[in-house]
Amino acid sequence: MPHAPITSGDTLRRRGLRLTPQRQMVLSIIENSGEHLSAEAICQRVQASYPFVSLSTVYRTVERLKAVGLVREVHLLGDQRFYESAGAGDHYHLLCRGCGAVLHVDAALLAGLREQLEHCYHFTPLSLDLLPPATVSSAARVLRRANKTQK
Amino acid sequence: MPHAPITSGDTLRRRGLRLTPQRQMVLSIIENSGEHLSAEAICQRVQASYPFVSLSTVYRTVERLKAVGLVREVHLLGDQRFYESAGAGDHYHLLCRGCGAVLHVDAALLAGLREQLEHCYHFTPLSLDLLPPATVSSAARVLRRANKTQK
DNA sequence: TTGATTGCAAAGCGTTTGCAATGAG
DNA sequence: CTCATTGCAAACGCTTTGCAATCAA
Repeated sequence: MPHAPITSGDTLRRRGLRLTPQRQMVLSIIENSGEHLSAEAICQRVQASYPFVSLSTVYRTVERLKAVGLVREVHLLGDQRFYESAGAGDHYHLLCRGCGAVLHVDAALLAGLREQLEHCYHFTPLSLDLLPPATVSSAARVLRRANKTQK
Repeated sequence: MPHAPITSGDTLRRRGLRLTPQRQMVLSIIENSGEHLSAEAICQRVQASYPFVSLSTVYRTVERLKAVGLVREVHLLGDQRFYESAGAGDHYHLLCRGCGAVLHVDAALLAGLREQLEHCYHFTPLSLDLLPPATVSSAARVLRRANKTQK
């Protein structure tokens, strides 16, 4: 057990999850990365200090962490899923489809819109598509390949 | 050539695309369905009146139709891609993650938000994530299975 | 001890692609 | 005739799953 995970064991145990090193490491990586990580990325980062993790475990783990509210799943560009700490506070993602950059916007800015939607449509938005997605999937493919080759 | 496609051949020819029955049918199906269709769904509907279409042709065709601006790709629930006519006018999608229902909202309602984002962040939004996606992927899986079994 | 968790390898799903055959121009 | 387009089957990338081994409690 090389690095001691930063997240306290209680955080996991308190939510009814057994305390395995894999779980602690996965959670720790997600919580200490300010960014959005793919399952692959999580797996690699965990393995860097604790090699005994498989990709399937990462998938199963993020699923459980999502279920207990410690982690959020984010759909950014394309079909791949990304994960971030649920403790990061309410914010929205501004994603540049050209270069893949992600900005965070405070929730306050969109409070007005939420009210309008709720008022006019009785609808509480979770996610909404704001314009014709032009070349999303091709951009995503380009990005994916770029990520592949650069490592 | 069973059913005459509603879309005029010129629409395609004018954009530099060869006029094949497959293409006409795919476009016709998309334009005459008010809803969002998956590649699978498009393929099935086309085959209902014109059996000589393969799924790969549907994928290649929607890609081209997107490229020439006749069709939009929409990311709704989960990882599957859906397609709608680009002639449907500017609108946004309100998606119920519980039941999969989709509402259309006129673009005007969100004009203010776009201005704000552009002003505060120099950002022109195409798509944005409005809240922790809770159980998106599991809901998507449920829906996908429901679609499978119902046919 | 016992059931939750893991790793592996295989399967699954939607999408893409190589290639030879077809058909629009 | 010529090159775009097609169908098929295989490949792909990400995610899920079955199963036996392991390990937290």
